[in-house]
Amino acid sequence: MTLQELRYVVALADAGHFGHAAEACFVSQSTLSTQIKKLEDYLGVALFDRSLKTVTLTPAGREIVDSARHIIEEANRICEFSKQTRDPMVRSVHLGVIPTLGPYYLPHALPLVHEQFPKLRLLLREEMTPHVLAHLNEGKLDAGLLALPLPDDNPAMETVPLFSEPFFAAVPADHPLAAKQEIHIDELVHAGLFLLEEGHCLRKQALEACQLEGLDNEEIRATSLETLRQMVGMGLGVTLIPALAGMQSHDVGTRVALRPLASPGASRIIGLIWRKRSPVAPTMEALAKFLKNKLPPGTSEQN
Amino acid sequence: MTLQELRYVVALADAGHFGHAAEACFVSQSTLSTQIKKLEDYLGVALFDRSLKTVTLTPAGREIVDSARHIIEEANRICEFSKQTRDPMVRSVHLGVIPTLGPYYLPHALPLVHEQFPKLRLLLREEMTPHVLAHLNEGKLDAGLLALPLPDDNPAMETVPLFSEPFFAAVPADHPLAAKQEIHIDELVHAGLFLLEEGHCLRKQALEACQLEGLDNEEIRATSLETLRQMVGMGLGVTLIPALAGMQSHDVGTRVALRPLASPGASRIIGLIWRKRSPVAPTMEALAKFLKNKLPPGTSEQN
DNA sequence: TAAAAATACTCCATAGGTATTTTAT
DNA sequence: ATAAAATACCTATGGAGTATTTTTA
Repeated sequence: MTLQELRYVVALADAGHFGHAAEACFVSQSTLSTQIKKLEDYLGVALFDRSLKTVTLTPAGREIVDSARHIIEEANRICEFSKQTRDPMVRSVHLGVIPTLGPYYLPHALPLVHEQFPKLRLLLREEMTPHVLAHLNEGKLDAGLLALPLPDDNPAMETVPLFSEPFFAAVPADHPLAAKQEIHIDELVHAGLFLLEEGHCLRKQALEACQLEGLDNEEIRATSLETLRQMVGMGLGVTLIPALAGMQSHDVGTRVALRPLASPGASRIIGLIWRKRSPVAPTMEALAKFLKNKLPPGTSEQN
Repeated sequence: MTLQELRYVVALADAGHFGHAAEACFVSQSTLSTQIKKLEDYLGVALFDRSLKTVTLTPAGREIVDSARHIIEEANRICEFSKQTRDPMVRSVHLGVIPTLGPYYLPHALPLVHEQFPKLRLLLREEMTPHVLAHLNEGKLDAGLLALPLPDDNPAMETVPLFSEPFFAAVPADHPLAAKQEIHIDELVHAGLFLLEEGHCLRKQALEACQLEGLDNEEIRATSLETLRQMVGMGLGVTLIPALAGMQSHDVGTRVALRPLASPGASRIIGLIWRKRSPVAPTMEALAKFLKNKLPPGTSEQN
């Protein structure tokens, strides 16, 4: 039994005439005749009564045409649905975002994305890098927005850098360092540098970016960038803050001063990641390309 | 899009594994792979996510597999229904029967038919020959049970004789003719032969069977065999009655005597008729064959 | 005679097979 | 190294065509 055969049967039931039905199906009369007969033979049931002036359905044929109509209707629904889904930018994407980036980058990025791809539903989830990677592997996430490079280079994953985000020194507003135009790493270390707790990739990135291997003050750590900033404001020490998070603190508090670092290239790379052969791949490629062209202020492009 | 492709998609959705799904469909893994891919290309939508350990449905795939399941279910219903309908003796047949035969033959035939073909539903309709033929042509009847030969020899119709039904003379019990073993036609005519009214084929058949061309007493006619018999019983004249109708009168009334006719072959042929290429043809052929082997008493076979 | 459906015959697209390569574990 | 899926290539079935015959009105 074929979908096509069923279409022919329905057409013939509607037309009551082999020639007209064939025309409606854009095939020759002979093709229609043959296919109808084939289906009748296959089913072992006469569907049409050809002995009357006009070709008529048998009682059995009536039943079967009813079913055939449902089938064809449902098949058309599949085609219709597919046509709507065909655009890679019309779909949902479960996106994991690291906490040191999401609150600062997404307010910039999401409106632009929504304007460009209105049918793209980004279902966001704020998670630290290892969880993003694990959930990606499990299929609980479709893609991740995080800092590169990643610890283990998974060949099944596609990673695309979006931009480079420099680190800034964050010092108390009344601290002597706040008077300088730019600050050296060792000045920060002397002033009591502390960072986020383990687990946040930001910690490692900051250390690497400044070519440090570790810190003395292992006791003082914060659990979020906001806490970190609060602690600096209270004069507990100094820290490194990524540019995007820093931008926002201008408005919020004046008790913390942000200064560029003297050391060049003290920055982290922000990128997208997804499973190479995942169905979201086309979506993510387009999204990455778009985002690379919409750098948030304070960042620079990265290939 | 093919039914087979949809079956493969459903199988793969269930198995989550190309090899296992292929096995379940009794095809090679390569065939399944190719066909799935073909459907995905046709729809322009990825149905499966092959980037995870176990092959998983995409959101779009889930929707489409749902529809595919319905389609396959309905297709199976068609096959199932056909399997039940395949037997030509499992169906309804609209059968037209002439009034001078139905009440006398069917009580004999129907129980036998029902015993042999329990699933055969004979939907009976008592009509005179011209109406049976007209309704056959219009498709309102599937077949007819009537007397042969027919006035116009329609080549689209198949007619099969079942048996030959002799005519009997019916005379009042106290009539002189009742004393004879068998009666000659001319004796009957002299005694005042009258018949059924026009419209009933029986009239013409009786005249032909007795090689008569007409009757004098055009005023006296009956509208049914029962009336006819009543009229004979009242001494209004004599008549011809077909054997099967006569058999029953033995029990009913004793005021009418039945006697065989001297003229040989004074009989009518009872047969079945249906449209040659109608779907009931196989049913009717089998039915005719069966009935020819179950002659009612008082009749003889006829080829 | 004309029109409709069935049939005969041909062609080529493709479902399905085997063998192999690529990819992931 | 193993297993799974994709790919390459081949074959044969059968869908669709044209031309013709059969059948019915």
